[in-house]
Amino acid sequence: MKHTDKRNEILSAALEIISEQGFHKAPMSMIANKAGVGAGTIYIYFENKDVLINEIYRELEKKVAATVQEGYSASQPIREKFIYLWTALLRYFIKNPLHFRYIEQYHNSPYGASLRRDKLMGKTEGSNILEELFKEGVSQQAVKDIPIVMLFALAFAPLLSLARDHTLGLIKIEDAHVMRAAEACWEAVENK
Amino acid sequence: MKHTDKRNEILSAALEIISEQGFHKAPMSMIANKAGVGAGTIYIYFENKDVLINEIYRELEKKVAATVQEGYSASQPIREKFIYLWTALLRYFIKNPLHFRYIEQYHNSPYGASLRRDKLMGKTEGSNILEELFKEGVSQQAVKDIPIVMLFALAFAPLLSLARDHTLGLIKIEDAHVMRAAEACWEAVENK
DNA sequence: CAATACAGAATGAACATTCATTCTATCATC
DNA sequence: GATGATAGAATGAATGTTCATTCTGTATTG
Repeated sequence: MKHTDKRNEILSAALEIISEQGFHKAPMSMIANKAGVGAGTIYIYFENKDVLINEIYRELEKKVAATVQEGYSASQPIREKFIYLWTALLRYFIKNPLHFRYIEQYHNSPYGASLRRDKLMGKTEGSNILEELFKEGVSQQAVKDIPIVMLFALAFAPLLSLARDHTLGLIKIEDAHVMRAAEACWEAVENK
Repeated sequence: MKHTDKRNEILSAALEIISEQGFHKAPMSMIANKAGVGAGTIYIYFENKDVLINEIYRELEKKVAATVQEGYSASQPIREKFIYLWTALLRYFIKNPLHFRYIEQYHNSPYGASLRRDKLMGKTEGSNILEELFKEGVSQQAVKDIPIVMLFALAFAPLLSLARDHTLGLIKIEDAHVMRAAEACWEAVENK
């Protein structure tokens, strides 16, 4: 087994256990066990548990951003761009419940205390796609002229809530629903 | 000091510490210390830490439900009822940041894992005001005909997000903002 | 034969919880 | 009213457990 393989084993074992059990109930010994390595070995690859946890988060963030921006075209009308990003993000979370649960846990823990959920995606090259989108919308008077945090709350908090309900099995989100929800969120931020 | 006084000291010490520090970093010894009692004393009033934590949550739930329903009139038009409840709830959270943070922590922890946030208020007499409201709205065709969980997500997830941003000091929510946000959420669920 | 990676036992810190003991208040007895 | 007995409340030191992290000896690799 290659150096990088073992590292990946550890990362994905930790991702899985933490997603399912939470940061508590994810002792290093259990992670080591699931990864098929000794407890001490983890410390060869990661300085400590915090570093491991943050590393997983960073990887997920990259993946989410990449997936969602794939196929995104900046030249479309605002509304279409919004619907595209919104549905792509929700679909990603539905397809990758472990990723979603990890991200949620992280945000609601001291680890991600400083991070805000609205910074979730689009951090590529220091710019935030979503923030740009809203700013553009406000300047075109297509979007309500209220503080950006409020726009994020109106548009994306429901998305996370739906993803949560879905991963918890409280609701089976169908494709038509994704679209209707995206449109409803657009209506919330839209300037009429 | 009376029996019930000491019990209340413990409850409010725990509420304060847990709200500010999280369930981790809230050792019983610290709670006892802040309450001005011995560590063992807590166990006279509460069987264990879990029971204490759940007890606090139940008390908060009662308080929130009572406050929000105060002044609520079932005979108004749907839209007005919605706006009334929505703004009352957000105002309560803004005015009681410790309560809000505790409730949030609880929901995002194994303690509240089974609970859903849509069950937050209105559990008085086994009926849920909000659920009734939406059902009524759907039957009048004033509200979109989509699953109730989706309506909750669209309407109340932004509320929680704003309350969070506010208690974290990321945004100073003014009265005009509360109203605009409430209206935006109504637009999201409204059937047009 | 270095030197590095590895496993898993050992360590120690942080806690929840317990329990032997002390305190306090009430009430009966003289 | 003083004295003593009793019950229940309160205490905090002691205990046991759960981990993150470190250590030590062994295997692997170059």
